[in-house]
Amino acid sequence: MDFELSRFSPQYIYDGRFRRGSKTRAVVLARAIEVASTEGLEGLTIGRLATDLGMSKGHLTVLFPSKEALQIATLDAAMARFADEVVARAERARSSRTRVGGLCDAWFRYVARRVFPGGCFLYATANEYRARPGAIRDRVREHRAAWNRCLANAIGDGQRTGRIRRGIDVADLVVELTSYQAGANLAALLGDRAAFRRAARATRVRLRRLADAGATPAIALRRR
Amino acid sequence: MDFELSRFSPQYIYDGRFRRGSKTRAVVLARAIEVASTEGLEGLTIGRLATDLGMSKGHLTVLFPSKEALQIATLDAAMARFADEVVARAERARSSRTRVGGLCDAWFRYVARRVFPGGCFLYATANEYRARPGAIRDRVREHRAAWNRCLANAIGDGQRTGRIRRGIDVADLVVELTSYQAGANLAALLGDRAAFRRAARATRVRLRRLADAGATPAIALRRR
DNA sequence: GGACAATAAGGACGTTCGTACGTATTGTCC
DNA sequence: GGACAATACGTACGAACGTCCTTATTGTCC
Repeated sequence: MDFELSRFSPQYIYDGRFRRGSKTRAVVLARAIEVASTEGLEGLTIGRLATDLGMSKGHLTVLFPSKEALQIATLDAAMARFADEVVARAERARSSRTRVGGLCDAWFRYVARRVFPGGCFLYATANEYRARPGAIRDRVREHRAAWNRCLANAIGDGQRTGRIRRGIDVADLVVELTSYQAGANLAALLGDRAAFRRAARATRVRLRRLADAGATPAIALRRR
Repeated sequence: MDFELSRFSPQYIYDGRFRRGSKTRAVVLARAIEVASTEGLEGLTIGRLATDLGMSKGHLTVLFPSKEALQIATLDAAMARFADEVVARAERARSSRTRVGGLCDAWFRYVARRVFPGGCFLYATANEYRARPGAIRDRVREHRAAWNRCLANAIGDGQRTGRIRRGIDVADLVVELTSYQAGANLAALLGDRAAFRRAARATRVRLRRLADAGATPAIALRRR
């Protein structure tokens, strides 16, 4: 899969260090994702998590040595889910004419489906830690960079196969697409469905125009 | 000024109710904005605010009856500042050929200047409360709606004066512009200056295209 | 089967949270 | 100038925070 950070999933980080695989950690993280999605990684508390799961608070500090470790593990687990629900799905579906279009489609569906109750986990945490230096912010930036690279690679593929015009600036396009996502995520969660649909449409229009004007897509060649 | 919510500033809300005008409240809110900009309105605590300002904690609870009241007052104060630093400045500068262009220019400068250390206060709080129902979220939505309307009105003006093509969907354009802002805000705060510049450029390109293709701008008429 | 480490629970720690209460002091209006 | 309300401080409260410690129990490897 073209989303490198998924191998940094908590299963990799933690379970590689211990002999006995931990389903408990997975259970904890599943709940942690649920909470952090709406309350933020900072709103995630060990005490609440313990009572929610009927666990002792002390045990949680053993599973995750510090709160920051828990937060990063939660972020990683959520992004592993992201890789499944967006990148892998787009790869399977192949609904769109271009790979980047499929990725964007999958992203909008992932938000509409409310895979996470608080919308896109990446945009949520990116906003939460945008101005708070530290390990979590660094990690968020890595995930963000991975998603940007994922889109850029897909665009590059389209250019190689001739479905996307070669002249365009890939980085510009990535910024535009991720901006529509940032706007759409906010709109969806604030209950502005119209704005969400408009952002999704703007994405499709933007990508279609790239193909029509100057590119030599397979479908156009066939029609001649 | 074309930004209706500025009259809901804390001066209006609080000082209208009391005989003695409170400069102390203004001092408190100035610091509260500073803190909440990076830590979030939820990260704002009365205890920290009191020690920062050399005040008693008890007194703060008199100035603002509850924490939520303090949070909303802080949001309103920040948005009053937003009205000054973006809307009013754009009105004075008249740098761009269209009013909406001036507003967007002013917005990008406002983020680049770091009027608030945590970037645009509106996008920050909108993201923070996107999934937390309550009075604060309702307030955020009002401010967001005001900003959207402000942009929409400016676009409408451009259409009336012939500087912006009449055929375009105003709501679509507003979504695109605010999306670029959401993306740019995130990029700027995460240290991705290139992405910030690209979003600013995308905004200008988008607006220029609207004028060139089909509109009959004054400058074009003069050249004939 | 003995050694060892992960799993699990529970309690105590010092701190900070938001709120409430009591008591002065200050400023303004009649 | 007396009444009243806003201003200001200090203390105390219960709850929740993250962390640390001790104590069993369970599972796995040599």
